[in-house]
Amino acid sequence: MPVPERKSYHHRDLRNALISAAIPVLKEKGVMGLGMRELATLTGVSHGAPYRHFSDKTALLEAIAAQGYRQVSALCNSAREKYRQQPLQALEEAGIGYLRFVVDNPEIANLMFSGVLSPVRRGSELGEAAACAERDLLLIIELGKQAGLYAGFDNNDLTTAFLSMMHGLSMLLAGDLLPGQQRDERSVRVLGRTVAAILLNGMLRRGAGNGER
Amino acid sequence: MPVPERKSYHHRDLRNALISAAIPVLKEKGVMGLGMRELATLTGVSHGAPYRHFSDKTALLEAIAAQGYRQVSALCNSAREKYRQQPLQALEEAGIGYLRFVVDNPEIANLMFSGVLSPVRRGSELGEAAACAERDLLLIIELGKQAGLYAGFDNNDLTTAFLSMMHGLSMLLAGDLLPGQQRDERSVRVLGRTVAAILLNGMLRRGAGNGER
DNA sequence: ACCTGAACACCGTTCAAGT
DNA sequence: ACCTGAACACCGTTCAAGT
Repeated sequence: MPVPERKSYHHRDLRNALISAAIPVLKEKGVMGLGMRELATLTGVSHGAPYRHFSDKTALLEAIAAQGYRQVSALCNSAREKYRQQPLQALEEAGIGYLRFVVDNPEIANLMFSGVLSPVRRGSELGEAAACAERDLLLIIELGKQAGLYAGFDNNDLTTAFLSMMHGLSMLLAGDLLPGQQRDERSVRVLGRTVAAILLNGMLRRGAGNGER
Repeated sequence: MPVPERKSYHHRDLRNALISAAIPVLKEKGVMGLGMRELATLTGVSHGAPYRHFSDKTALLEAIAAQGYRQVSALCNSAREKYRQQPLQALEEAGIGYLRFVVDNPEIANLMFSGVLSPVRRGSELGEAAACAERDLLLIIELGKQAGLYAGFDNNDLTTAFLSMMHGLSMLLAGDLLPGQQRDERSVRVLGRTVAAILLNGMLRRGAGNGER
């Protein structure tokens, strides 16, 4: 009923308005609960209007996911520039930033990573944004690599390990799948640091008999 | 058109038939592409029939997710019994099994972990199955704990670290987000082992100056 | 160039009626 | 007890027509 801000004339900056309107709906009702028509009325246009800006409901979701990837890019780059001479700090800053982004925006993270959106097509806005975020993430790990920080594992594997750990922790936290784990800012930061320290130092007691190099 | 196996009489073991029919559709068209009516015709009943067995589309999805959790439970328990005296092997077996399950069934994993299904209500079939899988997973880590295998970190944190790493790697692999990474059985197993070894031994060069305990 | 509103095909879900 | 089929409200999407 309370159609918000109904500017009486015919056009505006829809597209962005649609994306902005979609995000809270996404958080409240999830992907399956979000409707194109609802979004149209929320932004005060008719139900046909969104299709001038998004060819598809999927296209809208992709635009939201792309925006998420760009946030991850930004957070990586700011961490890298802030701690250009301290690769370990940069890694921590980016890792915690990633963690917080996912925990604070579980539905968007879900859109980005869950495969609801078809295999990321090269060249699309989504594909570009995802590739870019990936690259910016890797740049941070390169920093430590160049500083000769890491052990004698393959560099790609080290990257995969770090990424897997942070991504996994983020998703588990976001989905509330770690029972009894708080999710306020401080708890998340502490847990992130702790788990990262385990990865950096190793889980095994020194001298335990395992045959890995 | 080719309505399969239309047994002419009025009832059968729907519910299981519906779940079985849903899984391939899920793999082909994703959650958003799966329809109740389609499932009904695929199993040869009218579109109203499924609602005698599932109150909701969500209920159907929950049943599928619950089945996934039970598979994870089973795989954990079999690993634990197979390597009761070798906690490290048990951990590896379960980890790789988890990895393979997620990579082979990305849509089901998605249902289980993505939060599309509302916060797991205690007492529901889904809630039971999820809690059970969680418990069975933890039992394996307990094995190593009791063998005094691990370093001086908090045990809960070690568990979280291992879980996060395996979950993250699984989801990244399943979503094809590790560029240039093969996903055949052998590659997945090798990558899983490698990454687990990094977690067990630590990422950092020994003696790198970091202040963690 | 962008938006409206009617129209279409198709959902999920319900429910009286059948067997 | 389980299934059918009509019915309802509501989707996503299209498109001629308006401004």
